Amino acid sequence: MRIATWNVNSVNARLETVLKWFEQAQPDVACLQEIKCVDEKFPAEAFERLGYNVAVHGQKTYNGVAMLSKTPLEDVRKGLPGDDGDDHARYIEAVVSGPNPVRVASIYLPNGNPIGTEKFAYKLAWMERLNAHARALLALEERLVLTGDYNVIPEPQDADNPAAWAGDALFQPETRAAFRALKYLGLTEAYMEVDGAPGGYTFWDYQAGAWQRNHGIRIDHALLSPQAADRLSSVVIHRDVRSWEKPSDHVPVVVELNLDAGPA
DNA sequence: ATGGTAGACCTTCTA
Repeated sequence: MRIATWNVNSVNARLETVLKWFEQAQPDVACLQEIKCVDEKFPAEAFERLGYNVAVHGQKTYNGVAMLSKTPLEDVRKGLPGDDGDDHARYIEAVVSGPNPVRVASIYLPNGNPIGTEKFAYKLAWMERLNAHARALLALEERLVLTGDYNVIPEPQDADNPAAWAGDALFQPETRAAFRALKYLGLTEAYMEVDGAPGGYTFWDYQAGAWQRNHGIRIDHALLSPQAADRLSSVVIHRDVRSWEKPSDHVPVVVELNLDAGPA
């Protein structure tokens, strides 16, 4: 089962590019972030034509997440628990049905810039809520994949020029510690497990020729429960998509699980 | 040291 994550930076502005990638990569499940539209404006029919079931948690102008799956999505949860006053659409979770079901979440973690403001406090609070929810999900002992745009540079080798990110919310000690705390719950970071090579970036800014100079960072991640990590076979960053016409500033990351390998 | 781009949408905000 191929499970993709991709921050598309507006699904409607990017639709042609996104559909082209879907036809090439044929993901079984795809988690999209920054769809930048309300549910009614999500181009569901275009994905349904490709054989996908659609679940959307949208928002006007900003944020918005979606999940697409070849098999029906069950037990859909919209919004991260823990703060009823949080109206950002940054989390959607569902069980991908089938003989070997997998619970999957599409995550758009707050950016948090600039540091020292309420935006950074919101980021850290959101990460604490994600930690609490992940704890609850891990107690289910299911195959679980928490994937998306984490807006976290975990380690210096995950940036082309770490010094340039020293004052950025994505690379603050508190941010990195909160990401490690998630992993300490018992989640496995897929990329580090099967590749882990420095320079595996997933984002290049639109500005200042970041792509041309390979000024990238690795901020799109997949965290796996033990039951899912046990089935992990590959992680592929679709780097070339950044060189396509009218690209997103993020590229897709695809995690493959071998669900038919034996008793689970 | 600064500014550079992209998207939604109404004018500036977010990233």
